[in-house]
Amino acid sequence: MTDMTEALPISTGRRGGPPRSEEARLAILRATARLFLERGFGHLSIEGIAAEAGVGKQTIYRWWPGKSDLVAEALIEGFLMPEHFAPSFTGTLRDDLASWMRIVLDFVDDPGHDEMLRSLLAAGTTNPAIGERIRERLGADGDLVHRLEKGVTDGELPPTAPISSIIELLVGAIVLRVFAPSNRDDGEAERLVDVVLGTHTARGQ
Amino acid sequence: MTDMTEALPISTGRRGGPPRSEEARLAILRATARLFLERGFGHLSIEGIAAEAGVGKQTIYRWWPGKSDLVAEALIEGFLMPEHFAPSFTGTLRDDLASWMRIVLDFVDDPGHDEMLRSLLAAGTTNPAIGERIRERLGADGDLVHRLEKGVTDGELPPTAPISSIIELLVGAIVLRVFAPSNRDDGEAERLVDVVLGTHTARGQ
Amino acid sequence: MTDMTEALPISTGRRGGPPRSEEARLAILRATARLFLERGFGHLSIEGIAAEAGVGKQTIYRWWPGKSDLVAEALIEGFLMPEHFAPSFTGTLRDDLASWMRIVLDFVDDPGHDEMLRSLLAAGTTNPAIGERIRERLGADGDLVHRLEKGVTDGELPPTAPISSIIELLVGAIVLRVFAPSNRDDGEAERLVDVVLGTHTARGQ
Amino acid sequence: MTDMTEALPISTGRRGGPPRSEEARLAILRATARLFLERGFGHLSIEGIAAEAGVGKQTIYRWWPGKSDLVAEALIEGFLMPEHFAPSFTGTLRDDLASWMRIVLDFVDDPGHDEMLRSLLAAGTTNPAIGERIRERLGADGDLVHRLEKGVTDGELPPTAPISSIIELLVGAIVLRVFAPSNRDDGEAERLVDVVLGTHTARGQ
DNA sequence: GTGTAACCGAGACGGTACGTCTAGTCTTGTA
DNA sequence: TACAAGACTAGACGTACCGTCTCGGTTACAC
Repeated sequence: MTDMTEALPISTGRRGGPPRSEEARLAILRATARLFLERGFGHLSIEGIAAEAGVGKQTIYRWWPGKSDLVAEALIEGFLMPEHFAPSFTGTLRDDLASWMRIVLDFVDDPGHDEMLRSLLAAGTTNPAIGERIRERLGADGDLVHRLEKGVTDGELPPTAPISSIIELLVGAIVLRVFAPSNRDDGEAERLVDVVLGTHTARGQ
Repeated sequence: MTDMTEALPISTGRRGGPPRSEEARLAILRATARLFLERGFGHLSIEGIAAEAGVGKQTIYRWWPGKSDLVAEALIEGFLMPEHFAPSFTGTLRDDLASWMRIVLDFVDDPGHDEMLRSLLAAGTTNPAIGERIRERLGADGDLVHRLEKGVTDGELPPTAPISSIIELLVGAIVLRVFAPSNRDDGEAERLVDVVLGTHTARGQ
Repeated sequence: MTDMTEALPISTGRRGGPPRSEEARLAILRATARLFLERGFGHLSIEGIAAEAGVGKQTIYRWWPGKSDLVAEALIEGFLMPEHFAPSFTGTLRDDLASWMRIVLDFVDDPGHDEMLRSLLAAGTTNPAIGERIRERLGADGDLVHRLEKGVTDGELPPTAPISSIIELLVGAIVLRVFAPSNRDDGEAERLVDVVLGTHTARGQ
Repeated sequence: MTDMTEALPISTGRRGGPPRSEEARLAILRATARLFLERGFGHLSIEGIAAEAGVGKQTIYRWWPGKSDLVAEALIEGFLMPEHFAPSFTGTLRDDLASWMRIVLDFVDDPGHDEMLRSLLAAGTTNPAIGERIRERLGADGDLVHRLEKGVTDGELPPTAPISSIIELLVGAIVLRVFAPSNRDDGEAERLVDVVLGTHTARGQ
């Protein structure tokens, strides 16, 4: 049917028909973000997104399997929680980590973010990509690892320190705080960091 | 909350008519548990529960505000996750905590529990009572505190140790593991405990 | 489950729950009629009927299998084509039949009825009840038979006259006229009647 | 319709580009016929036809206004109901007509044809061309007229006989039979013919 | 030859409606 | 009054098609 002798565009996605509309894609993600922030994941509906975006429902179903995938992509594209938290490399390990933790906890404890974060968690129970994206936004996958590794080379942490476990504990404490809000006093960020670094005994707590 | 004085003939909380049917209540909770475990929180419906329990929908709406409350009560009554995890008091703090953590992590990592736990998390994002109940089941509210306090009196932990923060970190790591499964190698339980106790440097990790 | 020893309310339709709402039923049929007349059978939608009637879609699907059944019932209830055509018994058979036919043909040929009648035919291809109802409205099932039988007793028709075939031919000609409009000159009604009565040769056509 | 004057350089029907693909046209009509016979007019879809024919939807919309037109053309091309019924000219008018009617009624009463004929009727309520085509297939436009005219010249019918009305009645009875199936006994064909020819009294009915 | 115009298959688009499912409320009859 | 049953309005679900538009590619005629 088609000429086999020429260059053969190896594995081109083109299969006939017009290309996917980027305009529609962005309108959908924007609508998703807007409604998610406004009403939460539980009251998010494909129907509502389609209407808000001025798009047919099929255009959504054509490209996304379900609403949690929409949320995941909106998150990736930065329509949801554009913040990115990274520890600084300017002070001691303990101080850099503590100030990072303080910023994250301030964000998480902000009542204005509560609904959104709980909704994100709800969406995440369905879609692993959302969990990954949240970790990434918290800096847990890159910057945090780097900072801790620098702590090792700087001699602030023993070479045997289980870096990923430390991160797991810190991120876990953050997520738990969204899931089941606990004590919110001012020193909590430092306290958590001190526990995982073993520096609390040295301090006058 | 209702009627503390008994036997008051006039204007009591008792308002005439038959008392609440315990039979119906239990049938509803049992049906909730069965459908929750079978299909997950996302596919749980009041309609389905009523049908499964052989009960009118109104009987459910009369006593519970929403489905997450049903799940919370089913959890409390032990129809869901009857397990209760408590650390032992028989060895060193580090060992008691590590074996507790190992048992919890084994439970959490069991693929057969994954759906249920994620569903529980999803339900928890809506209803704080569920989060509290999960903490309680993990022993985080009582036994764990006691074990750590004993660690202080035993001199295994300094008096200044921030017990609640330590628990926050451990429980957080557990919840995070449900939310976003990470590395599942065998030493993780010990490693996490060692980090929060500051005992990891002493060990040959 | 239920006590089999007592009176047993033999086959009572009542199975608990409120009785069917007559109000909703009539609102639905009225809406069906209105939209049918306005837009025709092809553009009739359950969704539109529900909206027009101020009713949930499920209430329609609960009681009617499809839209042609709605149309059939609207027809039965007289919301559609309330006219009823019956031949008179006052003149000769030929004259009574001819004037009946003239009235029917005038109705059928009225451009204002064309859409409705074609739509009725379309609905009838799906649902036999509609065809029956149309025959009934044309008087084909009762009055016409009676008039022809009177023709036999009056000696205007031989006792062997195949009455039902005569009616079949007349009704067929009417239906065909809706389906595929043909010549509409003034004498057609008489001509058709004369043919089936064998009276045309006697006339100066 | 196209190009009346030849050789006109400007504003000819030909406007450049390849001629219409006969292959595509036939594939479409064949697919239309297949799906029409398989699923009926109500479940016929342009989308389905395009897929079945291996053709783009636009190729259909380019040449046909709607699906009833596709059905009409499929009917014309003989993909649907290829039968053609014509009365013979070999016996008396009454016998030729009766045997024609018997054949037509056998065809119409065949349960295997019922769905198709009702679908054809449904399509016909939308598109007059279909009605015309059905008449033509029944022989109602040509052969039947000729046979009746021969009956006049043979003296079997008076010169005043309203031939088109007779045909109207016969065809009407046939169509009515599809629309609302009635008695199907064996003598019906003869009886109908006898009524319109006025020959029934002469017979021992 | 090289445009230009219309053809073709493919399929994305904004929509409408489908028939199903569930939410939460209301209305029966029975105990 | 609680209960089982179930009808009610409301509206989201995911699917099927509608008719239009847009690709990339392919003919045919006109220059």
